Amino acid sequence: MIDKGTYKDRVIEFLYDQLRQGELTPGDKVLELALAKRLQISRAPIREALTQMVGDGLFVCRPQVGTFVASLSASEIIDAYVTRGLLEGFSVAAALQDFTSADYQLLQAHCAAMEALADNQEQLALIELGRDFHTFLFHRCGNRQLIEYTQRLSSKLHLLFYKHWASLYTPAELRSRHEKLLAIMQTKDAMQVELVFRAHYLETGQRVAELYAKKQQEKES
Amino acid sequence: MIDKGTYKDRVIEFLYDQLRQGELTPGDKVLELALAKRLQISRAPIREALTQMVGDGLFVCRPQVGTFVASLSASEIIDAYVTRGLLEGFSVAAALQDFTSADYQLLQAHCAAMEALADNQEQLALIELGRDFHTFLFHRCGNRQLIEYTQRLSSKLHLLFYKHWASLYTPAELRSRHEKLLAIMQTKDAMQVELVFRAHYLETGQRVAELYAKKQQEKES
DNA sequence: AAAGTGTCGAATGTCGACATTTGGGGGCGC
DNA sequence: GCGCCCCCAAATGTCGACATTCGACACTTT
Repeated sequence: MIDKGTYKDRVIEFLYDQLRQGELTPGDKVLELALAKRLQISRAPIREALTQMVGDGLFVCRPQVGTFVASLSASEIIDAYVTRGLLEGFSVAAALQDFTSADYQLLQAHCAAMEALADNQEQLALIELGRDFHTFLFHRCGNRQLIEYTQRLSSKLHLLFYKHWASLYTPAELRSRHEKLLAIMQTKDAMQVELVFRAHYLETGQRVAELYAKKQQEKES
Repeated sequence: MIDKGTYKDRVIEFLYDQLRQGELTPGDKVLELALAKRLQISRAPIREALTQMVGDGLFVCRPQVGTFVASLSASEIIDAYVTRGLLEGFSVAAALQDFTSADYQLLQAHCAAMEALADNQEQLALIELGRDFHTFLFHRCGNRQLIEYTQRLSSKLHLLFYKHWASLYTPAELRSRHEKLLAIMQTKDAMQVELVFRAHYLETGQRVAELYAKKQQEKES
């Protein structure tokens, strides 16, 4: 059998999938023994995977009680998105001189493709495209520390909230919002780039938090 | 026996101390079995502590080989400090309206105390004071996500490089640099605050990286 | 002598089991 | 009927041992 790395890594992949597929939702408890039986392995690699993902903020751990999928309050959601905007805005601003016109053409095409996919209700592909768009942007800067934090936060938000993304904006909004990012980048005004990216994520965070609060209310009723 | 939390937490504390006391320096390998025997516990809690600290960036893990104290290159050091400046600058700018004149008096006193301690060669106390100064600043903002990242990065830099801090600046420089931060805060100009904090940490990062490179050269010779 | 190869030791990754602690459910008292 | 307390099952934290893998050393080969 080809070795796809250690068991721990496979457990992490499995949990990622569980989150993506909605089989694990915020607040759920992760039963180590059940996971161990299901994956046919012992609890040791599972515990290591969980402690790593706790570090990523995807789970929270209450000692002697258990590990739960992170359940963010409305303000925490906004905080996370604001921080994401801070990090990505700075990343992009720092690499502003490195984006070529070819890059912009590529990114512009992404924006158009987003709108098309949104029109066709291809939500999964749409979300992947949005992810690619932003990943492409913040990976251009050479600051590894910054990229690492941005990547982790991006993952966290993706896994916890991507389900809601499709309903946040209309296809046209989706396109224009991202084209606005490209437009400001092309002015090469670093400070403005930062501010626009921050606003971009702040708005998304507010909408996600709002949607999330509504869903919580429905659950209770 | 009093229960200071789980074994894992105690291992983490122990490793923190090892780093602080210089008994673990960048590049060192952590032998799990040796640690287990020394702490009279099994390897399980030690492995969990290590995976958590790997998440904090204090250690790096090579599968099937071992866990090592993180050894940053010069550019990575600068990257980390730049990111720190970004995070703390934004934190402070976001909480700018919440700082009272009493706060400023307190912080001003800290600056004076720093200079005094530096004059008296009280390096440990000096470092703690500097830490308190910045912790006080970035904890004022209400953004938990931001505080978490800032705190973790602060810890990482503290444990890996605090040894060099005492030789970075003269006592007078130390004071004036921090007073400059306070001065710009009092203007309530959020954008300027961010920029000044970024410059503050960029310069420190450059000096640390320089010092660090020198030390590496000496080691090799 | 340098490069490649094979072997061995040691450290990691993983396992199954035990002890300890928590949270809930049932029973008792008010 | 409501609230408190005790007890127990279940899940976590921890342990010691085994299998597997990597790195170093010595040996062979050119």
